Amino acid sequence: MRISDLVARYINDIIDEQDGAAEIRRNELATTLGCVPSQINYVITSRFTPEHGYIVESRRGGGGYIRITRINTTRSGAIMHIVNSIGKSLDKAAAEVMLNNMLDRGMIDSRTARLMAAAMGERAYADIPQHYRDAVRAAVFKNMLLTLIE
Amino acid sequence: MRISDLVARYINDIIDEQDGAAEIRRNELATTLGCVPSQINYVITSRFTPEHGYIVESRRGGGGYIRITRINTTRSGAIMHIVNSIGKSLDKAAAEVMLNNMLDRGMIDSRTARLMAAAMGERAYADIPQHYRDAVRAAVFKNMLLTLIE
DNA sequence: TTGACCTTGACTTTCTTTGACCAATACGCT
DNA sequence: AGCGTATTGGTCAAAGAAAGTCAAGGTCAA
Repeated sequence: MRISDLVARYINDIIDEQDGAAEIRRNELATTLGCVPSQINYVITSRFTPEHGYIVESRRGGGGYIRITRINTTRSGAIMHIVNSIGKSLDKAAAEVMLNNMLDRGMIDSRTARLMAAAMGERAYADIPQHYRDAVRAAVFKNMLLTLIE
Repeated sequence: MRISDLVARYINDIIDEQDGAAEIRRNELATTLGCVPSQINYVITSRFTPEHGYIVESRRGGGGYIRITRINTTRSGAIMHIVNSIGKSLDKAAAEVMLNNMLDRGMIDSRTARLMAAAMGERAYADIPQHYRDAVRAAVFKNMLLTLIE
């Protein structure tokens, strides 16, 4: 495994955990991952460019940092908003309204919409008691939505 | 026996073993088979072309590789096969094995795999009684798989 | 014997790793 | 405030590690 991939993955993990932005300290990270500090710069310039959808800010000196932000904010934010709007329960019709909405807003493509709709379909929940269905549906839907935040 | 045939057979064996894709390192393979590295390129360009049903990706530099993937012409058939192999119940681990398998075989992309895996996650089923979980999971999984048949 | 296919190696291109040196910032001391 | 120093991150070029290309020559069956 390449060191650069390790670094990239590490940074990505932090970004995922922290809602779209990672703030690292170059030397510390280099030490943690056992590489030379400039390796961090290499990874950033080769994989966290604006073309790849990131903005990078940094600061030198004491308390310096490198902050990498994913510029998916509109989409991610919108998805998070939807996730948060879903309570403990979700019926099939409501899920479909949301999916259509997302499709209209270009947040997902039609294949993804179809896939997710399939996971919401009545047939999938036919074998469990009524009162569980909408709760599971809500949980499945949220889980899926969260993977769309990339 | 020609060297090129050896190389081709070697690669094919790996593809067979690994469900449709082989990732090799050119120099290493050349050494193993006792040929010159560019021989590998020759074999790939003459026998693992798109016309022959393969996709080849590669990367130079440290940690480089060549990945050869057999195009699955009977994707729908393969999916149906999987659908039929799923019974009334499916646990998370089994679902993930299947998804990884499909990913390896190029039947789905990683985004789709992630999305489907999310719908299989334990968290989604935490609020319903144990004995229902794997049944719903199986049903959801099948429903989703069916949308992949186009 | 000739044309298609195979083999080889020199040279090129791309990506990664490392280290020496540079630049900015904070902090403490006068 | 001004200065010196410690603490960070930034740059760049060289070396290393793969894979790609190409052309020259070899082999073999029709």
